[in-house]
Amino acid sequence: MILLEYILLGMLMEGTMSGYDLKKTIDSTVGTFYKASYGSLYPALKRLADKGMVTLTETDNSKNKKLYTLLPSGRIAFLEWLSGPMQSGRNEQLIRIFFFDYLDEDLRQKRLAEYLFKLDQEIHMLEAVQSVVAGELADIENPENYYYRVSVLAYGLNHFQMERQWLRDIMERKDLNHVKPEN
Amino acid sequence: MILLEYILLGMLMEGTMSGYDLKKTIDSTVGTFYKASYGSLYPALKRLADKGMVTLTETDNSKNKKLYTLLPSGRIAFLEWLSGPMQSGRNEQLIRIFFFDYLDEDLRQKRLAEYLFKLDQEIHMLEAVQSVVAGELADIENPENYYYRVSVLAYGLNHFQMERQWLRDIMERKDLNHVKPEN
DNA sequence: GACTCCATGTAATTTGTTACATGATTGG
DNA sequence: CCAATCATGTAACAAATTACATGGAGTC
Repeated sequence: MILLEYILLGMLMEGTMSGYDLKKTIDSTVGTFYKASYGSLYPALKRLADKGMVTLTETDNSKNKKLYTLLPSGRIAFLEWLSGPMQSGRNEQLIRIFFFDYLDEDLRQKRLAEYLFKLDQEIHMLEAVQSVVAGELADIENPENYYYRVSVLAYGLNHFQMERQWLRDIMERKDLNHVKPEN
Repeated sequence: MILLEYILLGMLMEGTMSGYDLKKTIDSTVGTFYKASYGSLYPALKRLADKGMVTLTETDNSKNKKLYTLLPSGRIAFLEWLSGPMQSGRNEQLIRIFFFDYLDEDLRQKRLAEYLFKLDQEIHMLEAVQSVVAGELADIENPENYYYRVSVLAYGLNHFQMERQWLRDIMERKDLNHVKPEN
């Protein structure tokens, strides 16, 4: 089971969809972190069907459109993946959080706390690196020749700090609607 | 020529290194955005050697250590890649900026401005999506059941805004050393 | 009639990961 | 002497991208 398969199962939790619609849904939700091409999506759907996790219904309205529906086995596999500990790649965590509305509050808070812990570790590591680099730069004659190298370190730190703040906000279930629909 | 090959050439701009040291250097600099495993690194170095972009020198100090040195052809290929327009994957941009100390100021500002433009576009798109979603949420009975889905949208926006601020800072060549080595 | 969107899929090629295999050197 | 780090590489496997191939439906 690869990540895409879990994403497909998760999207099908909302209801029956075609492969085409699944791609559009993925693009418009987690598209910023995850790209799904048809070349990977259709084979993944086929694998899920082979495993008995989804059924496909051929619609007879003159197109060869196929609708995919989640089966109990697929639902179980999805929820098991969703409940698992924070461990895998960065993007996978984000995608899992996207589906956290399906997870109960206890486990949710536990997983988010684990993530926060990991983030703190990474921030401390990067701060240590930055500290070392700052020391090295002080010793050389032309530190301005390393401006962009150093800036990329700063980028990493900014990124993790942003992520940390965001995590803290959602752990408190803060209101995210600072956005007013333009009038 | 794949991304890793350009990264290797770029790292060799600083001087001769072994494959092992190249991996360590990559991990400790652009490691946050790019992972290089030996299974991809050594074959990449071999390809670069076959293309005549690097030479390998066997050191005879009783190890089978090999040192790689950048050749003029490799330097040209690297600088050409570095000069190219902003187009490819997100991470590739960041890695290029890491090497921007090797680019002249005119081209540098041009590329950074292109990147900023692209970022603004993405921010506008995400804001539009968020606006649509906010409207949809207002119409449904239980909007709190979509909290995490919405939070991931907010994450994307936060990310791009952070990136935008960072870009503006380095375009002005602001001082990035807000960091004091701990005392 | 042309263009865009809907809709599905395959195949070649490229690419990367993982595990394996080997062995020297250094520091405690 | 034992563990960690240095050091290089291959092979099997898994995976994704890209291009290709096809065709219906709606709309300007």
